[in-house]
Amino acid sequence: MMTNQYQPAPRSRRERPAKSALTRQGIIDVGLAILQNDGLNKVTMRRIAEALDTGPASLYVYVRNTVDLHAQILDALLAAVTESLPVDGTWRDRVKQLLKRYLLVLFKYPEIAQMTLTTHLNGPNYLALLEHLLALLHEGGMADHDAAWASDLLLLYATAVAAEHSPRKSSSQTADEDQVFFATITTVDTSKYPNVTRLGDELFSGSGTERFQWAIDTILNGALNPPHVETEQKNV
Amino acid sequence: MMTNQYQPAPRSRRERPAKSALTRQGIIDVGLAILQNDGLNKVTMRRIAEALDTGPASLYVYVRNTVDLHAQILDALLAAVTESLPVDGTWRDRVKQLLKRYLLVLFKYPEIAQMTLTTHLNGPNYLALLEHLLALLHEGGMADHDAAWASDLLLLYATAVAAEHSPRKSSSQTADEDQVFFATITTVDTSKYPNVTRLGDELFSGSGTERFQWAIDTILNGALNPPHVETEQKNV
DNA sequence: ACCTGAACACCGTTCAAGT
DNA sequence: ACCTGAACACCGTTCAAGT
Repeated sequence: MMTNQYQPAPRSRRERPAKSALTRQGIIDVGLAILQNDGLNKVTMRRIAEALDTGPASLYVYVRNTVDLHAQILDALLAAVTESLPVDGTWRDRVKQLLKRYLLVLFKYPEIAQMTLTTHLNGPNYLALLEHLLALLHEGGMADHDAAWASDLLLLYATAVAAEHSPRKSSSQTADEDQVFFATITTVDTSKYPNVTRLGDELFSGSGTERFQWAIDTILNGALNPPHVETEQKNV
Repeated sequence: MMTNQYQPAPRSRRERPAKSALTRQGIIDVGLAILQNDGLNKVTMRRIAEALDTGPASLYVYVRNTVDLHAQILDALLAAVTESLPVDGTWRDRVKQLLKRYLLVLFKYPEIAQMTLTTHLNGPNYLALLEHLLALLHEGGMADHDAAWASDLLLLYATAVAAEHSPRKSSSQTADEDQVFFATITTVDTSKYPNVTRLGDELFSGSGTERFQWAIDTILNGALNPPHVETEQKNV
């Protein structure tokens, strides 16, 4: 989407809007463009090499393998998460906003969310996100130990939600699957699965946003509640 | 590698212990065997067809596509989760045991965990797991609405933990990545990321089991705490 | 209905050879 | 050091033709 080396005399624009050079940044730029147009599984060595007017072998100077390629692209995407965050509202609201921001980026490129779970993020953008989150939990009075683990849980949850909503390969029946599951749940053997039957409607209640907020509140409240050790199960 | 038409006189057993027929079940059996030996990304149409002494095109009678193939294999794996569950202990302990069981299956075939996030499970084994979990939450006195949403959150969390620990492609540096992240965290710009620096050690404290239990307790306590609506942020 | 061979349109990665 | 052509060893899926 953008040139790195120089602008090639703006005489007659090519159809291809921007040209990328055979550099690490150029490879990532081309990869991002392909990701937006054709999805992650088209972000291949061969496709990128073709866009760069070379053979796939040439990319291996800048990229270890396909996994590494995708990881570098993900890191570039994460830059948008912590840009110009709002500073007003309660800490709790800002936690939700921060995580919603993160979620939105992953939703925009849903196939990337899956990768996020298995690729360990350690780029500056991920660190900035973590920093903001920890600061907010601290502001909310959460103990350090709990805040550290809660931040992990919250980010893992948000990532999982995004991954869950990502299409497994191409497009097709994402909504269909939900309906199939709902149909299964409501048709299920009542005597065999009494609780599933009884809670059938509740399992599907609420909007995505409502459930997201519920989950965050639940985690925050749990982590703010000091006696969350196993000693208080006596109320059963 | 083996014949489909007839058994060649049971004189001397072949090395390959069992033979699979060209049926839905035979395909899944072969798929499971390949999964255990060579990992998920070797569970390909071509490999299965080869093991079944036919061409890849023949599989498309029983399997819609590769995604469907993998989903059916996953469903078969999930059978082990709800077999002969223990019935003693507090409801809280049994929740943990149940989820640990689920986690163990996903850990055993880690590449499958990723799939679990994006493929909607609706097989009988997943329903049985859900049923057990809902019954335990009910036993623990959790309100129906909260129990429904909490079960979702708990299962999503467990799945995400498993997916997180799955190698992204082949094997190699899973532990390395953690060390790289730890190195990054502890080397990070203190003034830019004060909270990350301050909590650096806490972010990596505890064993996997401890963190798993902490997370479950946190979620359970949060969901058992009725006033988890946004109205109680006033304590800031 | 089920099965197949053959083809189409792709992949990642390596390597010897060039510059 | 970087770049390349060519090759190796694979993929998923479709389709016309067979049984």
